[in-house]
Parts: sequence; structure tokens; C-alpha cells
Amino acid sequence: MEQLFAGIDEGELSSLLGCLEAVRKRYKKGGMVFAAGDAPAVGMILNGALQVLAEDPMGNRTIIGRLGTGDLFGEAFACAGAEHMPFSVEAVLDSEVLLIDVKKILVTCPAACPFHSRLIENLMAILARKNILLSAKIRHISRRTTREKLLSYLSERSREAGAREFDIPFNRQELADYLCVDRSAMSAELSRLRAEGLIEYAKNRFTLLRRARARPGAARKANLQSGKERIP
Amino acid sequence: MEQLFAGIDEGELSSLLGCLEAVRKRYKKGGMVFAAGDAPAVGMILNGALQVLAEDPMGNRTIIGRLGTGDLFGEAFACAGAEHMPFSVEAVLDSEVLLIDVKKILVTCPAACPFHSRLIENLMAILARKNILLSAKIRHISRRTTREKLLSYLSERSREAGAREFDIPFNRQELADYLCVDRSAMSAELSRLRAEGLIEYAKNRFTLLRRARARPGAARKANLQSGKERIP
DNA sequence: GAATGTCTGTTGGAAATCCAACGGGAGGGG
DNA sequence: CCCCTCCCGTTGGATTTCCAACAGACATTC
Repeated sequence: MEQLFAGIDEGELSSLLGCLEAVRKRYKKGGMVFAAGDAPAVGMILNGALQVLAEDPMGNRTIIGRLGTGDLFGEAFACAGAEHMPFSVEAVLDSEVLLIDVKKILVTCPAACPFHSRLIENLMAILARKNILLSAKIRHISRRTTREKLLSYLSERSREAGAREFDIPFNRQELADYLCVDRSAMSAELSRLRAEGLIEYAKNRFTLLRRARARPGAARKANLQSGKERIP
Repeated sequence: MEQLFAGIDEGELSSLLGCLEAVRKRYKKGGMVFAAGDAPAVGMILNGALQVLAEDPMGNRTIIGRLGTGDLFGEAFACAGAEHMPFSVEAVLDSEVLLIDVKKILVTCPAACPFHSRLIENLMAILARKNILLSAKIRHISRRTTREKLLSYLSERSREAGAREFDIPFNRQELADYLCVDRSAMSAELSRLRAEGLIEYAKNRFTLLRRARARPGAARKANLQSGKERIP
């Protein structure tokens, strides 16, 4: 996410990085960028690839995700004011990373350089956008059936496009991964939706045709939108 | 989320609100706080209850969620710099709402009042924390089976607690809703996990006992952690 | 043109989920 | 104590999903 420095041009950037006391570090393949428990910092991958790992007290280790060039990481924990990173981050390739102390971002410098407030805006926008994307994904995959997940997703894309006909940025396998369903089952469900005259599609272009009604013969109880949904 | 004004005391608050040009508004039950397409703003519910609605070009209307006293809304779109709100927000009870223009928050006032930077920090922390919670939920519900969802969630709680024994903030129905599974099926799976000696539990207190291994007789293909996961 | 690889849709059996219903236990009033 | 409610676990049948395998369409390469 190079959006972090959006609106700041090359020349200004270097002085800004100095003001932020940003550090450029190299890691060998296998090297640890963060260990779980370290103080959080914002990292940006200049090149290479990293892996995020979690380990619970039982020793179960999980790969949380992979990150590539341009990706930002650690920003959520840094900005949330967390004391410790709950995850480890290690290099899966020789990599170069830019590390920034969030405090340096949040506390505007005494000189009140003009880029600093821009930087804060950018960081805030990154967090907010990610928020929106994550919320949307949760809305879709919270649905119980493949059909509902598809309709939820397609309906949202249609709304975003402001039209009944729209493109999606996924191929079938990617869409299935995004919606957390099986690709072949999803393909079959798409066929059914088309057969029922609800949607039309070719390649990545979809069209919503009618209002979605309960599926003929489906009586799964609606996931009641509990108003009391707490997130621990 | 009253955390928005955390660290700012009563007396300072009123002057701050003036500086922000915050507006206090009342809505009758059924009144629209935002209509889809409006310019985004940050809202905070002082009392009452609101409902977030989405409508796609086909006229399908969906209830996205409910909000209660103290909840913040619209902050993601406002901070992301969106031009228009994609959702509508309407009062389901007579309600009172505090509305703030984000620009007033982001652009520090010429007088550079000391609370302003605190406010920015708070807003950033709110977004970041929500980010963390949403990401965690996605990690859990992305798993394909009830068993995996449970283990993912319990493992994370254990990690957070830093111990093998820990409490969860849900009863069974709430946990099932959170993990997007059927309560009875989840109860059955918990019993199996206990029978297999993997976990122990009573009420809301759980203990992880052994490393999780593949279930005897389960051979579902692992959801390959695609490094190419794009979010549209 | 043939060979190859990728993407998509289809199909069938195995496995898991969902749903409804029931029963027991804990807790609160009356 | 009895009644009631809420929460939790269990069970069985209907439904859905998952998984593997295959076939057709299309593009690329040799």
C-alpha cells in the first residue's frame, strides 16, 4: 500500500522519512522481522515477501497470511496502541522492509511539517478502507448457504457499480476462496441462479435480473441479524 | 464507543465540540439520519437505536445492522474519504445523534488546540481496533468446518489470555452466531473435541489440552492460504 | 496442427451442516 | 416446593456442501 505516502513527492519524501526516523532494514530468508511480544511498529515491504505467524500456548502454529512488495503490516496494532504484537513476522524471501515508529507519525513534529498531516490522513484512510473491505467480506461470508453468499456479494457489487450489469475482479476460484465455499459447488449454484432467471453472466460480467426470492424448496432459517452481536 | 473522547474531560469537551462544529440532532422513529448517497459524516448515538440499510439497483433491501447508544457509525466511510455513503441509516426508535464533519477532525484547527491531536489518536485507535477484531473474525469464519472454526477461535482466545485456560465472552448461541454455524452442531462438535481429549470446558471457561491434529476420519482439504487473496 | 495449460461447468458419492425437537439442569420468583 | 425460563447437550432425518474426477472451451506455444 504505497497509499501511505500518497500526495507526497519524491523530494519531500526523503526529508519526511528522516523526520519519521524511518529505518530501512534487510532480512535474510527465514529472518524474523517481528517476534510475537515485540513492541508494534508499522512496516512496509520494499521488496521480498513475509509471512505472518501465530502460536498459541499449546504450541499450535498457524500461518496467518503472506505479504508481498508494497504491503503494509503491523499498522493496526501500532495504531490501536497495543503494547505487544500478537503475531510474528518472518521473511520467506530475502527482503527489504521500511520500519516506522507510529508515535512519530501521530505526534506532529514541532516544526509542523506540512506532510505530516497528510501522512496522518493517509494512514487513517488506509485503516478506514480496510475496515470497509473487511466488513463487506464478513457480510458476505456470514451468510449460511453458497447461494446467499453469492447473492450478497453480487448485490453489493451491483450497488457499488450503480448498475444491474457489472464486472467482478475475480475468476471463479478466487471468488470461491473469497466467499469461503467450494468452487465446483459455487459454479453449480451460479448455474442454478441462471436457470431460475435470477442472474445472467458470461466470464466476469454479471447481470442481476430479478429480485431475489427464497429458493424454491429452500427453507433454511434466516440468520437473524442479532442486534446484540458483540465482538470479543 | 465513547472512546472517541477518551482522555478529554467534560469541561474541555464542550469547547472541543464547538471547535468541531458538532451538531446534536433528534430523529423521530422512522426518520432518516443518512440516505444512501449523502456525503459521509461521523455519527455517535447519544440515545435511541438506528438501523443500517442497503439497497441494490434491483431493489433488494438488506438490513446491514443495528446500532445502539454509544455506537459510532459512518466513521469508516468518512475517514476513507468516500464521496457518498453506500448505506442508509434510519432511526428505529426516537433517537438523538451527534454528527461531526470528519474534515474538522482531520484538519487541526489554526489554534492547534491540544485536544485535537488526542481526538485524532482516538479515532485512529478506534479504526485500528475494529480492524483487528474484523480480521480475527474473518480468520475464524473462513475455516470450512465447525471444528476448525472452534479451534481457530479457542486457540486465539488462549493466545490472547496467554494461558491454556481462559474464559470466552459468549454463551453458546452467541458463539455460534459469531462463528456462523449452527448452535446444536457446534455443541456436538464441542462434545467430540472433549471426548477426544483436545479441550475441556465448563460454562464459559475453556482449556486447551493437546495440540490439535487432523480429526480421526476427517480428510477435508486444507484451505490453502492463497497468497494472492485480493479484496475487491 | 498438435500439445499443453488454464478456466469453467457438471456429476455422484461421501461427509458435514442444518433444523427441529426433546430433555435435563440451573436459577429466579411466587 | 412448584412453576417458569433460559441455556446447553443430544439425536435423527433432510439438505447442503465438499471433494474428486472429468469434459468442453479457449488461449498459448512449439
